[in-house]
Amino acid sequence: MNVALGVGSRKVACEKCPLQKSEQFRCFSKDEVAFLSDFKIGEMNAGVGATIMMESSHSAHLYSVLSGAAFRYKMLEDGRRQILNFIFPGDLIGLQGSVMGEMEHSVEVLSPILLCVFERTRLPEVYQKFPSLAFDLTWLAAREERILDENLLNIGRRSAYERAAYLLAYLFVRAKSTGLVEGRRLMVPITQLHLADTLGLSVVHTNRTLKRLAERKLIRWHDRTCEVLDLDRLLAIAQWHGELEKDRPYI
Amino acid sequence: MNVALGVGSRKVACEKCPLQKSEQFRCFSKDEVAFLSDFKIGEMNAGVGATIMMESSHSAHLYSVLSGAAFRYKMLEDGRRQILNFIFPGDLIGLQGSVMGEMEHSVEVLSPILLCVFERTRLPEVYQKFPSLAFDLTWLAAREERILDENLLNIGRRSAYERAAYLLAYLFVRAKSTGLVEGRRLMVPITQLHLADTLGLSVVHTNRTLKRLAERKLIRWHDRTCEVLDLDRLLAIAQWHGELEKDRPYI
DNA sequence: CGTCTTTTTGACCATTTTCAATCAGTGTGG
DNA sequence: CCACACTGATTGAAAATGGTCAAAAAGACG
Repeated sequence: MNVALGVGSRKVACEKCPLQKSEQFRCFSKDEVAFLSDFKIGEMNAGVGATIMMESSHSAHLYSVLSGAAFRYKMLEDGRRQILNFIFPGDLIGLQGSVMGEMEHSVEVLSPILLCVFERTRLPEVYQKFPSLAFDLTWLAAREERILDENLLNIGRRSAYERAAYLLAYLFVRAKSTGLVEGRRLMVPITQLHLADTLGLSVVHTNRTLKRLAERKLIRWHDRTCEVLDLDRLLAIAQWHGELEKDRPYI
Repeated sequence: MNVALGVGSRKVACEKCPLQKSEQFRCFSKDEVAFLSDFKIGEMNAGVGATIMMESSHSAHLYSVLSGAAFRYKMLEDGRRQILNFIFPGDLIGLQGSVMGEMEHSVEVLSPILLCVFERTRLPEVYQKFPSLAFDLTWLAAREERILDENLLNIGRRSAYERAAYLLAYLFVRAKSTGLVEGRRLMVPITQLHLADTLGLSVVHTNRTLKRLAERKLIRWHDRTCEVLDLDRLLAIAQWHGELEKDRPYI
C-alpha cells in the first residue's frame, strides 16, 4: 500500500506557478510571490495509495497541491471508513493540523500527486507579514466548511440515488475546473469503494445505484473512471446548482 | 415563528467580556480588547425560533455569541432539512458569508441568545492590524471543519443507535464547557425533530432510538431536554473520545 | 379548559445491508 | 503463452435497518 514518496528540491518556481494560468485562481502580487517562494521549502511527489497525512500525527508540514488528486478520510476504531472530501490542485493539505496541532484525519493519494511543501512553524509569519495571504487561508478554511456542509446535507437527507448523483456531479465540476476532465471523462481513478465510503453506503448498494444512473444514460462507468453524460440531469436529481467559485485564492 | 429580534446598543463591555471568566477561552491582550471594543458595533438579542441568518442572503454583519444557543442548517428545495452544527457561546456566526460573500446556510435560535455584532466590511482591518486575531479566525474556521468531519463520520458510518449516542455526547460536552449543563441536564431546549434532522433520521426512528438509550439508563428525556446519565458509555458506544479544546480562541 | 406542539406507538413498507458467489480485467511468474 | 492470484465490479437472495402513515397519548401553555 505504501508507495513512492519522493521529496525533491524544486522544479517549479513560484514565479512560474502553473496554477496561475488557470482563470479559476486569483493572481498573486509580486510581493506575495516573493514571499511564497521563500515560504516554500520544497516539493514532494507521492504515488497512488501513499498516505500523506495520518490521523493523530503531528505533521511538521503543510502542503499545497500542484497536480494530482487525493482524499481526506476518518476511520472508526473498528475499521469503518468515511471519506470526507476530495483534494484537487490548488487545495491545501494539513491546515487544520497546522493551526490546531494534531491531525484528526488522514490523507491518501488517488492519482500521482505533486505537492509544494511549507513549514508549519513558519505559518505565523504569513499572518505577520501578509494579511492578504492570511485572509486567503481563512477563505480556504471557510470554503472547506461549505463543501462539508453540502456533503452533510447530501448524506443526511438525500436518498442513495440522489446522493450518488450529487457526488458525481460534484466530482465532475471540481475536476473540470482543475483540468482533470477530458471530454466527459473524470481523469481521477476512483473505485466504487471510494464512492461508497464517501456516500455512507455499502459497496454493493453503491454499485446498484451507479448501475441505475448508467441505465438512464446519466453516466458511464468503466475501469475506475466515470464519464458524466448528462450533468444537468444529475444536478436536477440532486437539487443542486453546481456553482463553483471563480478567481478563488490558493497558497 | 419569527420572534423578537432586538438590536440594543451595548450592555457588555469587551473589557468585561463574561466569556473571559471561563478557562475554556484564551485571554486577550489589552491591545486586542481595545481593538475588539471598537470593532464591535453593538449587541443583538434574539428569541427562540428567530432566524439570525438566511441561506442565500448577504449579511452585513458577523456575530459572536455571548450567551444562548442556535443551530446552522441547510434545506433542499423540497423542504428536507439537515442541521449542520450547533452554536454555543464563544462561537462565531456568519464567518463563511463574511469571507466568501453569500450565505449558504441558515441559522436559527434555540434558546434566547445575546450576540455581539461586528461589521462585515471591517473584517479586512482585523487582518491588517491584528495578525493574532486573524489567526484566531482561521483557527475557528478550522475547528468548525473538524466538527463537521466528525459529524460526517457520524452520519455516514454509524448506525442509528451509535449516531444518537455520539450526538448526545457531543452536545453534552459542548454545552458543559459553556456552562449550559446543570447537573446532568442539557440546558438547551431541543426537540426530537432537531435531533432527527441532525442525525439524518426520521423523527419516529429517532424517538425509538432515544427510547432504547433511555431503557439502558444512558439518558433520560423530558420536556425538550436531555439528561445524560452515563457519558462514558455513550462515548464507548460511539467509539469517540469526547475531547474538547482548552484555551481556545474566540472573537 | 382547550389548543397546540411534541412524543409515543403500531402496522406495514421500502431501502439498504450482508453474505455468498461469480465474473472481468490485470499483472505475475513459470 | 498460460495458469494463477488479485483487485474491482456484479448479481441474487435473505435479513436488517430505518421510513411512512396514521393515530393516540402526554405535556406545555395561554
